[in-house]
Amino acid sequence: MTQESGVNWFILKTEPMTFSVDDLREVGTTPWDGVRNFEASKILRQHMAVGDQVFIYHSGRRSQDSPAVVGMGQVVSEAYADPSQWQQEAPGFDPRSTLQRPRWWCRDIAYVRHLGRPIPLAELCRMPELAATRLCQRGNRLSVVPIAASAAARILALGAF
DNA sequence: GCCAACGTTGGC
DNA sequence: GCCAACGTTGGC
Repeated sequence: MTQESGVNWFILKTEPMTFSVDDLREVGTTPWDGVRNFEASKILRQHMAVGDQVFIYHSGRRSQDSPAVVGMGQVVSEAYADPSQWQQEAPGFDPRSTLQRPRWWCRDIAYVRHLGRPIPLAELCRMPELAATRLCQRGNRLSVVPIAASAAARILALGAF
């Protein structure tokens, strides 16, 4: 990363029916596992670092709420092999993963706080700083989205009470 | 529920 | 290495 500030920012997508920001608050810290997209996994493994900040995003799938950024978290572990890739019962089971050569990675994410209000995708993407992010590109499926500090600042401004 | 867009797989 | 088929994502 070329930024001098040191702290990088990301948006982590999750389906609230499966795991919501409220769930994250309840458990405090969770392995952010189940990422099964090579690019997202690579970002998580190679571009994240302990101390980086993340926004929690609820995707709209199977939910009546509009998709929105709802809270903040923090990266609190180095990357490690996602155990669910070896669990036959898990949805993310991958028979091609070996112990010597894992295919998928995760990191522990700690709850920081809810935003003052959910910021809907439509509102986010009206902001020039965010319209340029992959979150706002049509058809985008990346579940770990790097964002610039300026974009993060915009979300924080919108999310203040 | 619909369906466009996407990433991955697998046949060739 | 190509690319069609497939399964999944995700906004609406």
